[in-house]
Amino acid sequence: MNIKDIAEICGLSVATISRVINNDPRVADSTRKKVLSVIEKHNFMPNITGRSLRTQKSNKILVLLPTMDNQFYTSIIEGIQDKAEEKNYATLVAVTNLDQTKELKYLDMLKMNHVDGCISLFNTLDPEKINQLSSKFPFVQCCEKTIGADVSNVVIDNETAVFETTSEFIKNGHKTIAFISGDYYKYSERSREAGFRRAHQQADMFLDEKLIIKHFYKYTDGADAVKYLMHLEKMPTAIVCASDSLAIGAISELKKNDYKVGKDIFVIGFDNTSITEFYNPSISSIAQPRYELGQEAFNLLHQKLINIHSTNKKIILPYKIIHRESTGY
Amino acid sequence: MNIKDIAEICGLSVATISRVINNDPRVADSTRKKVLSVIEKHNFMPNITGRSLRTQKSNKILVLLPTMDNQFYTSIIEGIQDKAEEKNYATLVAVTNLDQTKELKYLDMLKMNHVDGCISLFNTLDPEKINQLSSKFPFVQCCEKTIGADVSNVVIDNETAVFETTSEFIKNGHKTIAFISGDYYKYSERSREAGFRRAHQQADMFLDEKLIIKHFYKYTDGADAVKYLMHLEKMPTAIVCASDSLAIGAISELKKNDYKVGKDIFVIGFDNTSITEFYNPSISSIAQPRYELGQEAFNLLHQKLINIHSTNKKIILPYKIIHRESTGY
DNA sequence: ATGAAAGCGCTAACAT
DNA sequence: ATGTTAGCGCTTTCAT
Repeated sequence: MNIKDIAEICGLSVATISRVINNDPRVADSTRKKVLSVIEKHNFMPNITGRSLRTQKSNKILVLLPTMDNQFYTSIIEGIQDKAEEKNYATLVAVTNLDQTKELKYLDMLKMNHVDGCISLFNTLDPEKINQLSSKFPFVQCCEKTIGADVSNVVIDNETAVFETTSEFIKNGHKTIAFISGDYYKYSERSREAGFRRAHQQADMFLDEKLIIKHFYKYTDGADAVKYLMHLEKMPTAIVCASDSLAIGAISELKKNDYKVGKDIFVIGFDNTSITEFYNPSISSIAQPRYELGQEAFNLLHQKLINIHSTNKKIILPYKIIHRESTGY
Repeated sequence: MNIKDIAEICGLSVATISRVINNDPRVADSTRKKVLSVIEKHNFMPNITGRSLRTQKSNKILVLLPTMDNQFYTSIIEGIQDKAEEKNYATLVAVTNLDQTKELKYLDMLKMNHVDGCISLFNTLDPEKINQLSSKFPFVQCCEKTIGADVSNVVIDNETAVFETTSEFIKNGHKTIAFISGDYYKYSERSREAGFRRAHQQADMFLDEKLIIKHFYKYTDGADAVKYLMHLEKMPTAIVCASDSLAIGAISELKKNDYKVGKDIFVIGFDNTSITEFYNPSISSIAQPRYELGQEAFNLLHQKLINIHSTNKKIILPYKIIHRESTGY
């Protein structure tokens, strides 16, 4: 059942049917009614592939997601999807699992016009590739940006977030503070580490490099980091974690070793995922405005969708430090 | 830059270029080499929309995901994706957020041949619609199936899993056992509840209906359930939860009220997500073979991809009850 | 207001 | 081994 069949049934040309489908006003009301009833009766749906081939548009966007294994992304994607829906775009998610081959394969969908645009929540492409891609195709970055690339993006000020958090700890008398992070999402990790270092510099406080531990974001990585820290000469009294999962792993291990988290030692996570309130102790965390990040990302993309040559915008949204039991509240 | 341009540059017909692209052996080696070098040089990529329109195939499959807000789905999708990749299919994920309008919109992609097949991790369509859809398009269900529909699917034996778990509790002397569940994923929830009831029947144990609490799967739902249970005349000594999130919410609330979980009261979750090992106490859980569920789902889909009229298969994979501190281990 | 026809980029049947 | 050509389903320009 295609547009031609409908045309035959109606005794009209395909052009007229197409006009009806696309709400073209140049169709007689009576004709429109008849066509619509036939379409209805036969459950006809225009073939989107044919349409895409002709219009060079798909009305779909692609979200490049590094991993499903993180609650953090949930509301970002909701934000994207809600805004996209407003503009009549369907949102498709591709999970890359930090595998560049997969990234490239999915980005081909963009290059081949199978989707009209792409929002990357993380990718491993180098700046030149990113610049090249985004100059030709609507492409924006959200939360993670490529350092050195000139692309529309929306992030929070990761550096200042950790600077402020660490400075707070220092002000409250902590002399030995650890920083646990992954070693993959270059932009956010480096910014956060930089904030951690700057807080020490500004306070004229010596920073032992052993206190900076970088692996990955599994619970075990947080636990392993604590095991390592416990072997140091001076056990830290505060730990800044680059994710809530690391904080959970760390706290879990600390409790096993009878540390009183929130008393003997303070721990803060990152992203303020919902588990933080239900862990024991409840976990302090640096919150990102996830839903808004998603919304803004789509807004940026939409500008590129309308005009690929529109200027690249960089948006910074506010973060929020939320204290709970794990930092003594 | 399209196939025609390449043909012109090479001084060949588009047919020959197409043959090279598709590894058709009927091309002279020298010609193939020349064409490949030109393709390489110009970074040519065949337009997949044109190809799809012609072949009526997209080499893409769609995964219908009810929510991103659940670690449970992570490895299922990995399983799907890995198997799909083997067969040269790209995997796209669509998040429906339990919204039927969205489900239908994404399923249109299937009907319009924009994807070749679909694996549903949950949907709200009624049996007739599902039967109709799956008779025409490759469509299988994974983890959640539609009761009354005849579609290929792969699940675990939810009924027996909870029956066995509950029976264990009863055997160990528990007289008052609660069951906390959501009230949305009809198939799994009803099966689990049925298993809970059957365990009572088989043990000739009275079951107070107040002990069955059904809301949703947020942490708060687990906490709320416990608040309610604490008001009952007889506080249960064991709680079977239909998800790990409910177990976490429940345990969190129990601890707030000074219950010793794993001693005063036993709690078991469902799905064995990774947090269970890092919560305090560690949480017992009923494990589903998530990665294998995903793999089998794709296998089932692939049979339909090859032959839409192949018989519908129903696969049941084994579950595993894993005891940790929350049930006294 | 409606129709005819071209063409989006590709593949495949048929021809040479 | 290579080319010619039709056509996948649709939109849109140009005619009527």
